[in-house]
Amino acid sequence: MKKNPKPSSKRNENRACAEHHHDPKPSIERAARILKDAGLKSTKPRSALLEAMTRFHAPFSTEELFRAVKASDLDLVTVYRSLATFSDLGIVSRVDLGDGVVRYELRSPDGSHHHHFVCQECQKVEPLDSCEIKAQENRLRELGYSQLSHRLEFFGICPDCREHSRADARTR
Amino acid sequence: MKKNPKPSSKRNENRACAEHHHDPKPSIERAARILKDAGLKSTKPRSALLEAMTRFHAPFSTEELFRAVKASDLDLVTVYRSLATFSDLGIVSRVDLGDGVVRYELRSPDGSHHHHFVCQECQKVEPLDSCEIKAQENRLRELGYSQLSHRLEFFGICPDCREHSRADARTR
DNA sequence: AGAATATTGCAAACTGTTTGCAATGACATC
DNA sequence: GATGTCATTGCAAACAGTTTGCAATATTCT
Repeated sequence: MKKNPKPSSKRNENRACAEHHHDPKPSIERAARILKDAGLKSTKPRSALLEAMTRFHAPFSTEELFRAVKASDLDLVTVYRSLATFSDLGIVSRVDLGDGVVRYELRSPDGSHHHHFVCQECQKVEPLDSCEIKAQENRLRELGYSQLSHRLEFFGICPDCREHSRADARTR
Repeated sequence: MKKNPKPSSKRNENRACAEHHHDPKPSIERAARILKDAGLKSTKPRSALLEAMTRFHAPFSTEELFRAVKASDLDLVTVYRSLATFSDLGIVSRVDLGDGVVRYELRSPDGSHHHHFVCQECQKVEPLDSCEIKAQENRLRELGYSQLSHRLEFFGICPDCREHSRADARTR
């Protein structure tokens, strides 16, 4: 799988969505409770991973998370296993951006659900609020389909990149 | 990556979408023209692959396509390379169902675009007509986002499976 | 038919992910 | 606070899917 330019986290100020720079603590506490309730242990590696995850403001890959906790010196295998566990417990959810890379995202305590906009130039990923797909789901429901869920991602060029390429064109 | 039950092609009669049991020929002819226009060659392996693709009525994986042409005795590598070429030329498009398996689908000559419903019980995949996401896209466009596209898949339990599980419950 | 070049097959490399197993660490109980 | 139990970790190795290098082959054009 090809490596793309750069995940660029600068300027991740979500123009397409209301801000949610959530406080790390609730997420971590929630996770701890969930682990405990499931009879699982709260270990140093897991805490380090949870802490690191709160520092991401966009979906991250296993590899990225691994690099983010490198100081704590865990094995990559542990990251894989922890993410699998967290995912099963609903602490994180898988985000599929269609480039073949598996990414995750810390789920917000209220269980709300959102989609993303991915800039195909700078690779920035922004959360979007709401999804007006209910109509489509309702239609399927009327046809007898049940337990519906969906997965949606938008792609395109973000306003920043559009502006930059204009500037480039002028000075070229 | 775990293997799921069975791709089940039986009963793929698209209740959620108008039928389109397209005639194979136009697709193959279109592909031949596109290849030629791109200065590429029309070879026996490519023809075999194109022919095999028309027999699928749901997105297929590289592996599945490989098995479907096994008689023609091509190398799996050729299937990978051909699909990459076809995808670049717009002869097929990648379909992402979120289970980590890369799938493709022969694009219809009119370039129309659709999404899918995936039954999480029998794994059946059905095309859906239309997508009412234009509103969301328009909103992004007003915010300065451009060259928008999206990717959407629905998941759930199809009417058949729902019916079967009811029957199961009664006789159990 | 012949030249130019795209395409194929085969083997081997790679990447991302998973598994087996022994050593370690967390938590509850005494 | 020591002890027993069981989840968790690290390491090495296996694996699956996909990609690459290269020589042999096939296609297309003249």
